[in-house]
Amino acid sequence: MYITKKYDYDKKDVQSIYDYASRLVNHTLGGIRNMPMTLSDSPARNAKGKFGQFLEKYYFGIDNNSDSEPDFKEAGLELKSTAIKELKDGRISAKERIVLNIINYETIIHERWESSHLLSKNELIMLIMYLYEEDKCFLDYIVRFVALWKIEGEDKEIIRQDWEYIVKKIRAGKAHELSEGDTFYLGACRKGWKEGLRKQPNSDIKAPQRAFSFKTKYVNSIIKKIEDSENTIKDVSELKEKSFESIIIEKFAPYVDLNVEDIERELGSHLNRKSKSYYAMLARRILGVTAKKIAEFEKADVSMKIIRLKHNGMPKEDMSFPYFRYKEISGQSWEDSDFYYQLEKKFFFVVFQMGKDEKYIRFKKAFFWNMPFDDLKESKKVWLLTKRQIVSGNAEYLPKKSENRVSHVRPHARDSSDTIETCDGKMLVKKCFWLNSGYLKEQIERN
DNA sequence: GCATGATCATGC
DNA sequence: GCATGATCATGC
Repeated sequence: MYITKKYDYDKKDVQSIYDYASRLVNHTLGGIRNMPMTLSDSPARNAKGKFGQFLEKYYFGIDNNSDSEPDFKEAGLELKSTAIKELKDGRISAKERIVLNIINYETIIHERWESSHLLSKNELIMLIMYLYEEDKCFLDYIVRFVALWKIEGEDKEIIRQDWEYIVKKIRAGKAHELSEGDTFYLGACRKGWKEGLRKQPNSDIKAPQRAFSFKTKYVNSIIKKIEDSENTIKDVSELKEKSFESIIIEKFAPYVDLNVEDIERELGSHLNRKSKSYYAMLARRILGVTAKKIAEFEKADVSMKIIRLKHNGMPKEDMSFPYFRYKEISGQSWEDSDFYYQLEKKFFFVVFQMGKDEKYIRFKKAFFWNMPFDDLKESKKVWLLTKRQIVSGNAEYLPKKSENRVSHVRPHARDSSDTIETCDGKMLVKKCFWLNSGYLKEQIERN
């Protein structure tokens, strides 16, 4: 999918800049439509900082500068792009430190922390983190995170102390003795090699040029926090007064009866409508989650399910579960079966209503749901029948939708050749249990 | 390469 | 229009 560069954002407004930047997530610079590329900009080599320059100039339409003011000065926002890499175990880590402004030895000794250059330029940063891959052109790096980062709280205190330490050393005429090991989060890293040495106050010894930076380990902690915030439901802080359930439900309340376009507009999101996971993504966005999983639901073992109702109120589809293994079921009892475990869980149903024109879809309601005891007993019947058929070598003939009010069995495979062995050694297409659409309809109407 | 959630296709 | 079989899309 392409995204389009239109500069349709307000340079004075942090939220607007952030929304515009967010469109980059999961995209590459090369994949942006309307990106002008003149010969001189064409990426013959991956010169350092090329990604950042290109991003600023062509995506945001701001000139490269080395001002002491933030890139978006009216918004007080500094733009920083930085490389991250994927480790072998799948975790993400910073490729290198994030370099902030150059330290001017002559003037910094007169600064105070509160009004320092460092803070006024970098207090609020918009981080664009792209996945670095060796041998790839920078135009093909995939943007993984776009996040606002503010120097605040405990971090700010540690950074202040680091800053004071560095400045104290410079005041003492020891700029040439600065070392990254001196400090914790904020480092004074070497910057430039050929630029040579700079004069420093209170000493005749020349010192290598240095810049403030967020040290690599600190960048890693930033990444960790961004990852946590992406899969965590926003503002669950009122938990003391309200139940978890009601907080979640309230998140959805403003969107009742809104069609999905309007919901997206209000959320400021641009999801791919064609994706099969569109509605699940939309539901997560409503909760303020951009990651694939919702941390709170994972912990509480809640299973979120999307249901789309046809115009007549009938779910468009039955609800599937993971496929089962014939041989495994034959040796299990209902109580230790996967199906029982799945049905015992708490569900979170997010229901959308299709209009007569099926393109018109609005959010109807969301609710937590447990399968009622009597229906669990029905499911047990289906499961027992399934087991009996499998054990007796009739795995082809499992309970059909018409045979039970609650659930049935039917194929769930990649295609008809995606098979698995039955008890009598035959290969049969993978199947799973399904909840009947008619049963789901009842449950939705009841809640 | 496969599991999983979700959806499509077709015949009655 | 539904039941049933078949398949897609995504992420790990």
